[in-house]
Amino acid sequence: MAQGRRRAMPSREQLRIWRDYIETTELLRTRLEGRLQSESSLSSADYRVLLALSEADRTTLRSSALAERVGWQRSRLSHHLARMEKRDLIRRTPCLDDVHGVDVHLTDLGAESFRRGSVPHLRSVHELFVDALTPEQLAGLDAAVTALREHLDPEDTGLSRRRDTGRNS
Amino acid sequence: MAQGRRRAMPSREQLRIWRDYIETTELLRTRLEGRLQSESSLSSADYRVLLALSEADRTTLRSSALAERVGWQRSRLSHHLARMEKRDLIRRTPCLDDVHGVDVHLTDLGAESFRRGSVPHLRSVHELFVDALTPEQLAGLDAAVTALREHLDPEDTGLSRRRDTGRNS
DNA sequence: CTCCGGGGATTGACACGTCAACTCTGCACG
DNA sequence: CGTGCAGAGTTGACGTGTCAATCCCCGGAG
Repeated sequence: MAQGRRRAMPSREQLRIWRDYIETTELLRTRLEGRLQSESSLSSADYRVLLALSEADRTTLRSSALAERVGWQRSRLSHHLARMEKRDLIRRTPCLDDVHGVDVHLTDLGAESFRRGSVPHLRSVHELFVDALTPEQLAGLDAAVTALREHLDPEDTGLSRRRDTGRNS
Repeated sequence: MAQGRRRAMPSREQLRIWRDYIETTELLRTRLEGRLQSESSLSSADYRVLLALSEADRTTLRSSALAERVGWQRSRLSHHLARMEKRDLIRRTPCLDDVHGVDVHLTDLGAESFRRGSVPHLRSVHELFVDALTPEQLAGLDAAVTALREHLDPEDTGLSRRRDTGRNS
């Protein structure tokens, strides 16, 4: 590209795409969130936690392991678990084999909520996201997102970016 | 698409793209936000408000007009304006020609903050977004986002999405 | 004149995240 | 022995957003 050393500004058109991108993504996110909420009274944060616990051995994880999986700050997890515990979706118990450390268990209510929410949620992803795009558009999006991610990663200090190992949304 | 009438679930690959898309976008958003914050002590919400006011006649807008422009719920705007007023970025005065209604003015500090934040912010958009993508990737992203937006719009009840006064879609 | 409805804006309760400070306990080192 | 630091979690203060209730003042019936 012919940009000199001077740090460049986005063109009008680039800015338009940027805004559309951000706003549309935001809208999509809140739509999904709303559906999940009304179908199962779960936020997407709740969902992530319940998903991780559902897949865990004996539906229990060490708090730190859970933080790993969902890619959150410990503090955020702690706050969120406190709220979820109040709603009886999970329970925390001191961890036996490690004096520090807390075991987070899925409760029956938590398991049930997750079960009820899961399928509709995945269907919503299909309806609102997959259905909207042709295969070419999906591939194009993937390519762009991958490029963005790679551009971002070197500078990566902050957020999630989990070493992906499998599963669900 | 060859999906039958049954409501479909996303495939593993589609889900992977979905997750990457959402997470990367989120990461990008917080990166930008962080830069804006450190460069000018403004959140992107602040920025939007200040931008709208900067462009307004006499750097003043009726609260309702402002809500229109930034696409927020009145309640959200009210809360945010209260916080911004506390920081002396804007000021609210009762509106003369309409007994209901409040005029929101840009203060000198607000104008100054916006001026200081604006150029670096646009540069950040260029660096973190535009620079990451080839022209083809940018076009691909635009196409996908446009498709998503169009898919979403019919169902539009909730958020922003400007009611484009003339034409539809 | 009084009562009512409705638009504009504010408020309060609450959920969520972030940052920084703090607790608690085990272990290494002098 | 201490002293103290490091790891696991928690807590508090605060900014932000949502929803629902409320306030305020208008203008039009009765």
